[in-house]
Amino acid sequence: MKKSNRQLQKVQTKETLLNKAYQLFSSQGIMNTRMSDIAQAAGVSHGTVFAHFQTQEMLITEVIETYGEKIARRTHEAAGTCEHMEELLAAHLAGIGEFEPFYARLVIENRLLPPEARDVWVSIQSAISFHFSQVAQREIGSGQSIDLPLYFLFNTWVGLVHYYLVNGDLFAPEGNVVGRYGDTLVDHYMKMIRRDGGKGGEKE
Amino acid sequence: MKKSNRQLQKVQTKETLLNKAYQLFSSQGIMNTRMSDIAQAAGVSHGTVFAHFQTQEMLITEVIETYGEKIARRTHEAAGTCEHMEELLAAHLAGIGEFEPFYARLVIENRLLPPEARDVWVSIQSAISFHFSQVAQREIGSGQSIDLPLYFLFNTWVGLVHYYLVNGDLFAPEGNVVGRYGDTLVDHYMKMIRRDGGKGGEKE
Amino acid sequence: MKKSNRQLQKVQTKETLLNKAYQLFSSQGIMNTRMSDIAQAAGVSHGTVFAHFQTQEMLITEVIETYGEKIARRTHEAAGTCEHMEELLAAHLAGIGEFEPFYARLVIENRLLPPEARDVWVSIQSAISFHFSQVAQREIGSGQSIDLPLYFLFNTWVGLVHYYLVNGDLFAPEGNVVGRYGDTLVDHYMKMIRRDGGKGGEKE
Amino acid sequence: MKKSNRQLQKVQTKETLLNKAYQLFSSQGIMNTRMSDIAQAAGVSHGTVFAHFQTQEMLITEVIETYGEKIARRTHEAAGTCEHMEELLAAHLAGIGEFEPFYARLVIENRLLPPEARDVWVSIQSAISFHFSQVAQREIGSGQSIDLPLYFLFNTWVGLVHYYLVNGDLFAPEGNVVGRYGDTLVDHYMKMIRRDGGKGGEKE
DNA sequence: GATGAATGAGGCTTCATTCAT
DNA sequence: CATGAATGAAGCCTCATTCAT
Repeated sequence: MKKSNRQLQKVQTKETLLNKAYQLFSSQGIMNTRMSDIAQAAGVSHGTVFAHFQTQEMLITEVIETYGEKIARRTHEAAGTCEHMEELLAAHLAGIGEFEPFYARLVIENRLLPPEARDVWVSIQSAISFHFSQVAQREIGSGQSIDLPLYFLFNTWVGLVHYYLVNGDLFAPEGNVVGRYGDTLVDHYMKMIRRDGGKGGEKE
Repeated sequence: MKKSNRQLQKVQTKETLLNKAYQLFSSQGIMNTRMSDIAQAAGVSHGTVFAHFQTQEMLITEVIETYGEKIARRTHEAAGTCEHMEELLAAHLAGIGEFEPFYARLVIENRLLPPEARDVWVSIQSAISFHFSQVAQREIGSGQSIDLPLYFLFNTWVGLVHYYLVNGDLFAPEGNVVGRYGDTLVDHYMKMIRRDGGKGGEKE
Repeated sequence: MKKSNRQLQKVQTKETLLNKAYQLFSSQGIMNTRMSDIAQAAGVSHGTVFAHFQTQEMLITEVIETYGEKIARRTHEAAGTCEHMEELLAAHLAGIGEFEPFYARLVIENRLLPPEARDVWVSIQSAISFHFSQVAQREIGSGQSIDLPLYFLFNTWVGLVHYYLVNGDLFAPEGNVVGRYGDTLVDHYMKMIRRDGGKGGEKE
Repeated sequence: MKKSNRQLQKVQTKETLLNKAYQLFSSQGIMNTRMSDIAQAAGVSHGTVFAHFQTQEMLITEVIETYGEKIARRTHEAAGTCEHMEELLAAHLAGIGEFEPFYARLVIENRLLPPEARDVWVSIQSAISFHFSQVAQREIGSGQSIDLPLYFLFNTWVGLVHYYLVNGDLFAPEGNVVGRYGDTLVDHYMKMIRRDGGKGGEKE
C-alpha cells in the first residue's frame, strides 16, 4: 500500500494542477495564465508543474482534453435519451452551463490556442455535431423541421450559442449566459426551424 | 506654410502606420504583431510609432476605429438602399468581404483586444444591427418573415457569419469565407426565417 | 548471509549504474548526460543514483576511475612485453581502441570535468608515459631514435593521437579513428623519430 | 554628424560586448559564461546583449569570428615573410601567444561549441594549415625536411601545441604556455623533422 | 518630430538534489 | 535501501516603452 500512497499523491497533485489551471483559465483566460500562477494556486513549486507537464502547451492541451471530455460527456449523456430537438439543445446548453466560464474561454481564445488544443476542441464539437445531426435528420424526415442541410442547422445553433458566450460580458456581466438566455435561445431557435414557425406572421 | 508641410508629413506618416498595421493585423493577427514589425513595414524607426501612438493599445484601438469605420460605412452604404432582407444580408457580407482578413481577426481576437477597441467593435455591429432591424421589422410586419425578436434574428445571423469566420481555417483555408459561402449562407438563412420556409421538406 | 545478499545486490546496482553511465558518456558525452538518463538506463529510480553517488561529480569521477583504470591496465598489459617502439605505440592505440568512444570523450571534455576526474586522467597518462619512456630511452640509447627529451617525444605522440580523437567527427565520422588511422599514425611517427628518417625525401 | 555619433555609439557598445565576452570567455570559459555576465561586465542591461546578438550561439560565434580572425591574421602576417619552417612555427606561436587564454579555451571547449562556431574554428585552422603546407612542401622538396605527408606534419605540430595548451594548467599554471615552452617546442619539432635530426643518435 | 539604442520586467524551461514514505 | 515527487536556483529570450540626440 505504500506505493499506492505515493501514486495516489502524484495523481492528486496532477489533478490539483489540472483543476487549478482550469479555474485560472476560467477566470483570467487561458493564454493569460502563467505557469507560475498555476503552481502558486496549487501550492506547489514552480518546477513541479513541469514534472507533470512537459510544456505549457501540453498542460493547456491536457486541461482542455480533461474538461472538454467532461463537457462532451455531459452533453452525450443528456443527448442520449433525447427524442426531440428541444431536449437535445437543452442538454447541450446544460453541458456547457456546468462549465460555462471555461467553455466561454475556449470559444473566445479558440484560434489562439496551441494547435493540439484546437484539435481537441474540434473533436468536442464533432461529438456534439453527431448527436445534433441524428436528431435533426429525424425531425426533418418527419417533417417537423425545415429542410436545410444538417451542417447549416448545426452551425446556426452553435454560432448563436457561441455568439452569446463570446459577448457574455455584454449579455450577462455576472457570467451566466446559459442560465439567463438558455431557454429563450432554445425556444426561438426551435420556432425558427419548425415548419410551422413564425405564427406571428400568419398568412392573411 | 512650412508648418503645413510638416503637418501634412505627419499626417501621412500616421496614415502609413495605420495602414501597415492594418495589413499586418490582417495577415498575422493583431496581438501577434509587434510594434517594431509595424515600424519596419512603414519604413520608419521603432520610436516613431510611439510618437504617433502613446501605447500599443492606443494604436490597436485607432486601427480598429479607422478600418472599423470603413467597414461600417461600406455596410451602411450597401444597406441603405436595400428593400429586402436578402439584399441587406448580401450587402452586409459584401461590406465584410472587402476586409475579410481584418474583420476575421477582429472576430477571432475580439475579447482579447483593449477595452476601447471593444467599443468600436460594438458600434460597428450597431450600425449593422440598425439596418437589419429596420428591414426585419418590415418583413415581419408584412408577414414575410417569421415573428421572432429582432435581436434574436440579428444575433442568429451575426453568430452564423462569425462562426464561419472564426473557423475560416477549417471552412476555407485559402481565406475567402465570404466568397465561398456567402450566397449559401444568405439563401439558407432566408429559408429559415421565411414564414413559408421548409416547403421543400414537405412529406408527400 | 541475508546481508551478504543485500550487499551483493547493492554492489551489482552500483556496477550497473557505472556501466550504463559509461555507455551514455561514450555515446552522448559526459556533461551532456543527465543523472536521470543514467537512472533510466539502469532501470532504477532517479533517487537511487544518489544513494550510490553523493553528487554528479562523484559519479563522473568514479566512472572515469573505473574505466580509466581498465584502459590503463589494458595499455599496461599490451605494453608490458613490447620490445620496440612500434609495438608499444600499437599497444597504446589498441588499449584506446577498445574504449575509443569513451576515451575520446575524456579527451574532448577533459578540462571541463571535475578536478578529481582530472587526477585519474593524469594517472592514466602516467602509466602510458612510463612505458613509453622506458622504450624510448632504450631506443635513443641504441641510436635507433633521435635524441630528444623523452617528455617531448611522448607529448608529441599523445598530442597527435588526441588531435585525431578530438577531431574524430572530421577525420572519421563513423567514430573509429584508431581503426582507420592507427597504423598510419604509428608508421609516420616512427619515421619521424628514426635517426634515418626521411630518406625517401632525398634529392637526386 | 549626429547620426555618426549614434552609429558610433552602437558600434562601440557592440565592440564592448564582444570584448568583454572575449575576456570572460578567456578567463572563465566560453560555455560557463552567461549572457548576464557579459551584460554586467559591459555595464549594460541584460536586454542590450540581445539587441546586438540574437542568440547566445550567435554571440559566441561572433566572438570567435572576431578574435579568431585576429589570431589568423596575426599568423598570416607573420607567416607571409617566412622563409623557413622555424620562422613559421614561431610566428604561429606568436599569433596564438597574444591571445593565449582565449585560444586555449577554444581548444579546450572545441567540440562543445555551437556548430557554426566550430566552422569558424576549422577555417582558422585551415588558414594556418595553408601556410604550413606551403613551407613544408618547399622544405621537403629541398631535402631539408623529412618526407612525410604534409597533413601529418601539420597535425603533429598542431596536436603538440594544443596538447600543451589543453594541459596548460599542468605545464604553466600561470597561464603562459607559449611564452614558457614556445621556443623549446619549435626547436624540438624542427629537430624531429630535419633530415639530419637526432645528432645524439650518431651512426657508429 | 524622428531616431534607434538601451532598458528591464516578464515568462518558459532544465535538472541536480532532497526527503518523506 | 530504494523510490520518485517535489524543489528552486539558474539561465535564455522577448518586446513594449523610454529618452538622449
